[in-house]
Amino acid sequence: MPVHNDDVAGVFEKIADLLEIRGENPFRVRAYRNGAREVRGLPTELAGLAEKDPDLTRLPGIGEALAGKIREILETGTCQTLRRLEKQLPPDLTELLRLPGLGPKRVHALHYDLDIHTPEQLYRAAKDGRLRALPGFGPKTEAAIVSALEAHLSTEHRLELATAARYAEPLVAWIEGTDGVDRVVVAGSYRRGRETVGDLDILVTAADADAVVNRFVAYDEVERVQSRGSTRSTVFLRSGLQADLRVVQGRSFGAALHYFTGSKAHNIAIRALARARGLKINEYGVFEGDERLAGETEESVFAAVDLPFIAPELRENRGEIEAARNGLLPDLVELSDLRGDLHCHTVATDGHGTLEEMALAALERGLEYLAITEHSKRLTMVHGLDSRGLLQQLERIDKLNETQKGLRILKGIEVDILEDGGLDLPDAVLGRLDLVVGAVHSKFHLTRARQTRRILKAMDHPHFSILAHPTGRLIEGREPYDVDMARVIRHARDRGCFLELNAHPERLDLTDTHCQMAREEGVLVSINSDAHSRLDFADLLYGVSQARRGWLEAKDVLNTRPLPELLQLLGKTM
DNA sequence: GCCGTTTTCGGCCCGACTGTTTTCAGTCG
Repeated sequence: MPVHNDDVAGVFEKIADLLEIRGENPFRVRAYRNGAREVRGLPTELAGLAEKDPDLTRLPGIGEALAGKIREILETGTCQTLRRLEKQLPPDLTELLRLPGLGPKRVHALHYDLDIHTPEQLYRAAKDGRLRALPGFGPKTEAAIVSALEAHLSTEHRLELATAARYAEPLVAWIEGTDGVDRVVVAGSYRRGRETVGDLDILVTAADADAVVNRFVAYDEVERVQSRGSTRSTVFLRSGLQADLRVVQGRSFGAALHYFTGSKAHNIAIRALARARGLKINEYGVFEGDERLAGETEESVFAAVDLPFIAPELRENRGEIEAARNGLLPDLVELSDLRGDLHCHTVATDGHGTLEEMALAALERGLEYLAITEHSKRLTMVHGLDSRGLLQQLERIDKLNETQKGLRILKGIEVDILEDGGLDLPDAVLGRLDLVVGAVHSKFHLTRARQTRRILKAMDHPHFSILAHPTGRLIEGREPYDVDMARVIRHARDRGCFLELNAHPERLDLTDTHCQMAREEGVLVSINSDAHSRLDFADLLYGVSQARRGWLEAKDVLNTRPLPELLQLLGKTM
């Protein structure tokens, strides 16, 4: 059983939880959490990394002790430290930490004073009124625990970024309707463009904070007010989504925006830099003693620690601070850099727009080229095209290209990659296309070796251009198939073909770390909408967000190229 | 447990809100 980075991170997180409940040194706890985060964010599997470069202490946040444990976990799947802790404390105790209002201290008390270590035991104790006997527990805490357990609030739920946007935008508009409001910004992981969002962090500048808080809690969709102070408030919307509001004065906007955008790890690193300079950063500004030095803009906060502005998508403490210090920050790709879209469908298969409608929608978005890439015949349920159907469509495209000005329709296909790595249409037909997008739509559960071999073989095909949604994952829906992405990316480099970053909010496949790997190998990424209707081109925005999180510049993206250069890269000519 | 523009030892981000307290610990972001 291969050990993946997530497994290693999971062990570290468990150790951190158990140490925390035991009341151990909080900085030791943090060290394990930092280690877990570092490992989870690595672009390559530790197993391979450990072979190539045995000195794992080169990784930030990994010292001798954690490096040793990583090796132990890679070999055995667990480590002695965790086993020892699990002998001293019931391992399921950590589940209680997920409940709102329960932190390490209270879980410690529950375990040692009442011998409670499962949610079920906790529920019974709360119902029996035994909790309020503990110091620090009162009737409100007891009631909160009962309702949390009854509402199953313990299961963390994150929304896709695009879904979160549908809740955030009307709420922002509502807050903007308060008298005297200046700025309203959604910060947090939403602003960092993460693929999923756990809650909405809304930052407001206004002279009268009370008025903003009052209006916030009065929002139509607020189901429950969790907390409400003079400058901040937390509510739960009917959808279950948590929204946090924070109101500051205009002169603190930049400092507050930086603070509420996070990530937590990035903030801690920035504040440590400030400390080293004898400064203090909080959400109100940058201070030297009582003197306020900066804070009105984010730029001023970064400048206080001698750094240029760092884009929100990069703020994960994954090397962006060092890159900023050395003048090596990427000039991130923007939506307006995209000149075309190389993956979309029409009514000919499972799309909802005609060829003409999709072309018009692309033109209206300012695109210069659009590839029509229908499914191939193996996907019978969506009426995938056979050779004849495809050739008929090519004629229609030729005709449209004669009349349509300002947009070139490219002839493509989203051809199925068969189990043996072959493609689902004959060479003779594929050779007549401008590009061939290959995709896996079946046999997701092959072994890693077979799945990897299948995809590499497909890429060897002379007409292969782009690998669509390379891992097949659906966010919150389907795990990626087991494939060696490092090899796939290197193979794309060797074969001169490309990887798709599918912009559908449910896919966003490539991940940010895979984008970074592609960039490092010099493999161009194509940000494609996979549009099935004219409205879906709007998803390109989410693809660009993901690309930015993966440090991609316009030059790293295939479809930022002008048409002649694109055709050249695809091995075609005008 | 990690790390070095304060250091191989002694630090490690910072503040708001709640609930249970009579001045503050715990949790959260």
